[in-house]
Order: sequence, then structure tokens, then C-alpha cells
Amino acid sequence: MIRLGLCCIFNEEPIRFRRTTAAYLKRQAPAARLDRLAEIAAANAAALKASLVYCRDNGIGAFRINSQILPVKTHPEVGYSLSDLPGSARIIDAFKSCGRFGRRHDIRTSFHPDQFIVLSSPQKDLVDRSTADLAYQAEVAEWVNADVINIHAGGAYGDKTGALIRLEAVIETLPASIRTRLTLENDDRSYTPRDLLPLCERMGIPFVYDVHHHRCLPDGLTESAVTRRAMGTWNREPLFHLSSPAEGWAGPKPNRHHDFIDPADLPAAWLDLDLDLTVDVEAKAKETAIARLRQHLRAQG
DNA sequence: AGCGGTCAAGTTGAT
DNA sequence: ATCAACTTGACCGCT
Repeated sequence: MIRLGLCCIFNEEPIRFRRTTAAYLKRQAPAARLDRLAEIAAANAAALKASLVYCRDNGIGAFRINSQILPVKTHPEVGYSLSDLPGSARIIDAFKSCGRFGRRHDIRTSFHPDQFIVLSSPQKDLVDRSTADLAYQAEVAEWVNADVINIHAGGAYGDKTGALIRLEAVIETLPASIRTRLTLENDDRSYTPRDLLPLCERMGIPFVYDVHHHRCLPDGLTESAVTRRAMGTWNREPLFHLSSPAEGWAGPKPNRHHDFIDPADLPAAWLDLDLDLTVDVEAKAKETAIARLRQHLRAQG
């Protein structure tokens, strides 16, 4: 049984997450700053609830939460603790209510920290800041019952082996709130499934198989072989990623995402599975793309 | 109300 | 050297 997942935002449905910028906040007096951040945090908790309700009502089984759900949370100058915000208890309650709702209706939630989170960097400062950001997302994950914080392996720096050794060492030091949720995903520039699977298998880190990235950056392993090994890294329902190329596989930039999913891009190896599986749909048309793909899967029986 | 410029951050590969 | 791409345009501030 495949559970389709929606990534972060909506296309047609009028559910929007709010954001702000450090530049704007720095111009505000401290009190006004915290009021503003509290307002956004509360609005985003409400938007998350609305997102989960939409998912329940539309047969969407998973929702990826934007890394900016609490904007500029770990910024060096305007970062903050939730407890600094007016009404923080109510905000936290609102997030916890999302967690209960997700549990009750079996809507899985996850995080995908952005590209600035690099655990394999040779710069200690960058690794520290990345870890702090992961800790913030883990805190929210705790409230909302998200079981996945998925990252890429980061830069190669001309020496993938060395970078992976650094990555492994950093992962060993992570607190349990991050470590128990951390997953690794292959990318379309540097790290293939062949690069990451051994580390995932050795460390017990679930491997998020992005088949689109794998097709952009092949490594000699077949999709069915990667699928099988990836399934083996999960101690819970596996989560994979799917997208289609914007202008076809022969187009100039196959790594760009299409608005929709071409059903032909669904790996046969996933359809054959007898196991439960979450597939995050990375398509620009968002819930509209999921509805279309869902219809196709149903028609298939 | 509409619209243009701006926004914390890293790394890579295309142009 | 610059820029787009990456999970994703939103929002401020001016007219």
C-alpha cells in the first residue's frame, strides 16, 4: 500500500504558511519583534493543522513540514526560544494538537532541512550551526510527532570518502531527538545510493531513496536493488521521493521538477512491493498532482 | 492595490 | 565570474 505525501505547500487550496526575514526583524524593537514572531508561530501552527485536515479529507497520507515553520529560529542575531515568545504555551499546545491529530488519523509528518544544513563540512562552525538548526526542527518534530528529519550528505569537497567519514563522526555525536529521526537521501550532484547505503546500513540510518535523483546521477545499481536495500535500512515504514522531469528526460535540465508526476516514472519495484511505503510527491502542482496520481493508481486497481 | 526588490545560511555545475 | 538549483515564493515598502 502506497501512502502519498505532500511537500510543504499547497497549489490551489488556500492554506499558506507565513514567514519573515532577519532584516525586517532587526528594524523592530525587541518587544515588537517577539510579538511578530509569536503571531507567525501561532499562524503556522494553525496552518499546519489545516494542512493535516486537508490531507485527511483528501486521502493524502503524509505531509512534509517546511523548515521555516518557526522562521529565523536559529539565526545568530534574531534567533529565539519559544519560551521567549508571548503566549508560548498556547503555541506549543497548538503544535502538540497537530501531533495528536496526525496520530489519530494516521497522517505521517516529516522534515527536510534545507541546503544550508551540512554535517559533512570541514568547517566546525558550520557543522555546529547546522546541528543547532536540526535541534530546533527536532523540537518541533517532538511536538507534532514527526518521525523523519531527512537531509542530504552535503558537499563532496573533492573527497567523498573523507566527507562521509566526517559525516559519520558528526552523526555519532547528535542528541537522541535528532538521531532517532535522522535519515539520509541521495542527491543529484554528489552522493548516490551506492555512496550512502553502506553508511546507512552500518549506522542504522534509514535511507530515503529519491529515484529522480538516482536517474539524474546513476551509480550502476538498479532501481529494484536500491529499493530492496533501502527498505532494509528502515525500522518503520520507509519513505521515498518521486518526481518527474520538467521537460522530459531528454530535455536540457532533467533535474528540474515537473508540475505533475508522469505515472511512467513510478518505479515498477515500488508497485510490486507487498509492504507499506510512503512516497513524497515532489511536483510543483502539489496537492493537484497528488490527486491526479492517486486517480491513476486507483484506476490501476 | 499593485508591484519591484529583498531575503541567514552552502555547494555544485552550467552558462 | 555569475547564477540557478535545491523541499518552497513570501513579504516589505514604496508608489
